[in-house]
Amino acid sequence: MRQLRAAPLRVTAQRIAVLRALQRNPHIDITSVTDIVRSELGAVSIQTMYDVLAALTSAKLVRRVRPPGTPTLFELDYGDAHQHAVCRACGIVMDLSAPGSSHFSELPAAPGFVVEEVEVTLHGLCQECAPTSDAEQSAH
Amino acid sequence: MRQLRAAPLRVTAQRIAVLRALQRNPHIDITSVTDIVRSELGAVSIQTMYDVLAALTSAKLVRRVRPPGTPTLFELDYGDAHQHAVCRACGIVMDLSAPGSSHFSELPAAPGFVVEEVEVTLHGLCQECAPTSDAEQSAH
DNA sequence: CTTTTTGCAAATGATTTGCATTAAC
DNA sequence: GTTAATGCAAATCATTTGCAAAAAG
Repeated sequence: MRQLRAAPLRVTAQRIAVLRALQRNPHIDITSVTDIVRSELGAVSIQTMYDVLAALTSAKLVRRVRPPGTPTLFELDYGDAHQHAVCRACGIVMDLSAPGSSHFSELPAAPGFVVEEVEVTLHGLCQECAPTSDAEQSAH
Repeated sequence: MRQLRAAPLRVTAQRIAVLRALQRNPHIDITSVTDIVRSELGAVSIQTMYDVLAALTSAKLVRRVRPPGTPTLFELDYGDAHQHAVCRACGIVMDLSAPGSSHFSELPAAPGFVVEEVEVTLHGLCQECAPTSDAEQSAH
């Protein structure tokens, strides 16, 4: 896995499995990662999942997301701006296509603050949970 | 306390003390809230602090902030947009004056997503921790 | 006096630490 | 072979739950 070699991190089955799990599941918590990895590799310890995710996070291959009220979620870090929509009803986290991270470079930071990353999170209701969406009137 | 009556929540010494603590400390975790309240009121249980903060959060008087790597922080909710700058070195959280929350209403949410709140967080280094700021060259 | 809030104990869940074993390089 | 990663146990920290006692309205 070139991403691991480039980090540089040792290439292990666990790390590959974690990256694959995150490729297929955009935003999952550590329990889900562990379940998926176990279904692929057999027994792995939860501590190893913490370790793997910490290593991948330090290497900027993975990013932590912490919406209120849920455990930490993990996602692949493609180097783009963090832009998420979080549903307050079902907790689902969706990525936004990020056309205008340039919008935010104009943001007035505190004096002297060096901005490295901008994170934008929309809170609200997803299509499934929004009561007034008439496209959903029947489905719910 | 009018804010509590308007909520409507019962006015208790603990709730007043928590609100006062948050007035004076823009972003603190529950341990710090507890310490401050105890210095004012004497013994209060940590569970009461959880309960008080949950009640105030539901009543929209207080808001939770969860920067990565730290326990949940609390701040007074003035009804304005969430805009924070978080220092990755020292963890300090600063409020940004929010002139352009209008910028974000144009953001493309996922289809059908009903946006209720927009949260913008800048990650980077604060003035104290930024190495290259020449205003800081001597102070550090 | 009725209902809400607090205090406490205990359970649960998330995360970290330390060290021996194993695997990658 | 060396060094880094994993597995495991135990500790720690954050948070929730349930119920009895106390306080607010």
